[in-house]
Amino acid sequence: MGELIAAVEELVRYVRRSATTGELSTTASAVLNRLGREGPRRLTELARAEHVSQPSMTQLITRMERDLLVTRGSHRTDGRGVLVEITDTGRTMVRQRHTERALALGRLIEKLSEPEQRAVLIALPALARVIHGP
Amino acid sequence: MGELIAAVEELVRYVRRSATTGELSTTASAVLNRLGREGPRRLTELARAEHVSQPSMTQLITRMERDLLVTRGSHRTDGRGVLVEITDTGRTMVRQRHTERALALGRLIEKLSEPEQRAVLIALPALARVIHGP
DNA sequence: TATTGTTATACTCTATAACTATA
DNA sequence: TATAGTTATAGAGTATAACAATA
Repeated sequence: MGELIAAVEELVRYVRRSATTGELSTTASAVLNRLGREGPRRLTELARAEHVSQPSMTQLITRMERDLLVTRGSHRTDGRGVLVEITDTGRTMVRQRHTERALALGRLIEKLSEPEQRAVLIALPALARVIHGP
Repeated sequence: MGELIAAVEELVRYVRRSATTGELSTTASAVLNRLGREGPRRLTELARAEHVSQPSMTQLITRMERDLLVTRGSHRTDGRGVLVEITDTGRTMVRQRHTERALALGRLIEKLSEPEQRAVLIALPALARVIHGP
């Protein structure tokens, strides 16, 4: 088990270093992916979904707006609300980072033996499933 | 490949949340593990090994010293040098965090089918090997 | 009164530049 | 002159508490 933990940590560090475009933080990256995938979202929704406080999300969105990755719009029916939307610049960055990660993981996988590659294709999706799943 | 990337990201986020004792940062945790494994090390060595700047390591060690996790000692032969050493408190924290991660990963793995478990035991060490590898 | 979002403040973690002390 | 380490300063990212505006 000790060896497995070490392996996971290696993998974590490797992945964290592989997507460098835009130098987005983990949370910023997750927010941008979410906005690209699900469309405009309220600030509070984003804070809850990414497990950060509302003020933290306010500040993150302020920085991301300054960097032209997202825009703040007003909510149609709730005067208190803010709708955060991804920009074209943001979409481009999401695509670039996705490509970078895919390349990095691809380079890793092609160094493995055939049986190891098959094991990876089974192991990683299975782990993701049980992390998410009930 | 898209699914694999998503899987790795799930795993990364899961692991990052699993070891909570002491609320150590990634770098602090890596430094503490290293000092426990390899014995006292110079500040510059630690900075290089963890890919952070020397001033960042100075500040991290200052905070860790304040929290009684490490001590600063002087180098025997080099008057400029500092030797950082883990304390008993630090060792205890390393053990606790290791146990937490092992439990978290164990809980995950026991939800997998037998073939999936075998795949994980092959895939993760293989990935770690090629990340490190030549 | 409850919710949404912002502002104020503080701490961690990171960096670069400038400095001190020793080799 | 080069290396080891610290200090000064700044910015990202996080939190809690206090606040304003709207529901």
